[in-house]
Amino acid sequence: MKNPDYRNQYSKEYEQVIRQVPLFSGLSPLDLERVSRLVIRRKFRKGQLIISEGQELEGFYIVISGQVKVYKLSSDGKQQILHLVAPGGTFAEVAAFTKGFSPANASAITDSEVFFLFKNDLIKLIRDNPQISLNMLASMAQYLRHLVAVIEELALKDVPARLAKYLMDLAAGQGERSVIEIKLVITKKELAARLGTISETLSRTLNKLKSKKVIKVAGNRITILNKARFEEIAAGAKI
Amino acid sequence: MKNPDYRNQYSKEYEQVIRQVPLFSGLSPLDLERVSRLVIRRKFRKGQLIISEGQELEGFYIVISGQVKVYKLSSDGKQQILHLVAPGGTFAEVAAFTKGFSPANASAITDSEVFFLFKNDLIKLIRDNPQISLNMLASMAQYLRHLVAVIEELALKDVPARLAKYLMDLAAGQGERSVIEIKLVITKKELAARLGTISETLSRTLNKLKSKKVIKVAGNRITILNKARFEEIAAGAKI
DNA sequence: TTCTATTCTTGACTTAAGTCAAGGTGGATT
DNA sequence: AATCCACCTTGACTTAAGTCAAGAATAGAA
Repeated sequence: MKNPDYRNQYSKEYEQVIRQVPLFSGLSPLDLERVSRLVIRRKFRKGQLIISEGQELEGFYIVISGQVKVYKLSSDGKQQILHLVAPGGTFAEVAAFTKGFSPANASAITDSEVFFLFKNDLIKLIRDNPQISLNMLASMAQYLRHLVAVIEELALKDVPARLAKYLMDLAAGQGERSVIEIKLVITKKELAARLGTISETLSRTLNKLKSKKVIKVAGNRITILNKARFEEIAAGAKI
Repeated sequence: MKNPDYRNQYSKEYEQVIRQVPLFSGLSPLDLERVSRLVIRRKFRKGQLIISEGQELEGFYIVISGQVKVYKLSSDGKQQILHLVAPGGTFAEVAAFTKGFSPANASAITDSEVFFLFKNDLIKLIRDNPQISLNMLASMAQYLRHLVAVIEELALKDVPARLAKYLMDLAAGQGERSVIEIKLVITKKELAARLGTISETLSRTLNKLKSKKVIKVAGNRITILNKARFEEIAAGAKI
């Protein structure tokens, strides 16, 4: 991996991918090439651990394909997912800018491909190119917003509201129809962990919504039948 | 406030203050002066609202004196404090790097003095001086760590553990003694809101710890009598 | 296809924490 | 010193969500 020739061999292909990553948007072709020569490609199989909490990190990751979860574990094994990272997204940025250890675990939910960028290389990039630092700041600010939303959900909303909000966010990409079908790309157990609950409670909540004809559930496909009502529930209305 | 002469009048004094702010550490005297000419001083009285959720912001704040809380409110009025900002700390950084609205409220817990920096000025500073962007990234990464810790507490710890962890963090500045006295600078109602609970539950929890001789409570002064036990509780042990 | 192993669901029960209501305490203000 | 008001505490009760255990459904592997 440390052989520069090996990296160069792939740089053209990498450049095409890196061009798509929001973090590197607005960069000149020259800078894109520079970045693409610095990243290292790594592959992880479904379920494989990428980062474990407390580990010291030398850089951060960009997801190229697949799906990665960033999560905490409690002393008795309960899992809280902080972030589901899709292609184009980054994780472990925190490690790149503060000394110290990773605050969370990360693992591949599906077979995944990631790019790794060393923090020293990133810092050099930033020193030479303020645009990258502004992108990075915007990306971190976006992630901050996300974490604030997670805190709001955990502290101020009940499970039905969290579920409804999560599904509404997923549905947001699908336009303005009133009946919306959503396909979960994670297991219900993982969805429960993302919502700060357990699978039994999620199951019961889905059931309650189903019996009120607000949604329809068939395996991993959930159909929102009554969007208006669903929005009320996301905002805190009782089922 | 927009009269440059007015700003200049204070710049020497401001410079002394800004030198102390971690965000601006490592800057040259020239840059420190430049920053000090850009900030605007604002004062807020105890309880006064500084930012309200949804508001559009033109920049971010640095606390100079006093104490500021950043918090969310639920539809039925419950409050969750995200961040207590002490002098030298910043808030609303998110607004400086993403378009859109403030994700939370901020208000002064005590009479407070803050500096305000316009985002356009900050972006100019960053373009000219990568050190500021690295400081800013480090500051945001630090805040991310904090929010991750808050999520961990809310999702994976019970109220006694959250309380113990909070107090241990406060005590961290006080060296290695086994009996530590802590003076709360916020009300117990606010402490409850920070811990994601309500004052009744906090009251009962303090009582339980008191009756087990782990702590002593006298008004806003809490004494940790059994640090070892307290650490176990913070890590999840039952009281 | 059959077998196996997760994942998911359901029921009965427990529990931590919230709600509601009443009373106590202490600091600020006149 | 008396009054006020917000803060805090305590008790009785409710409730949302977790635990435990058993069975059903589903997806992967052989």
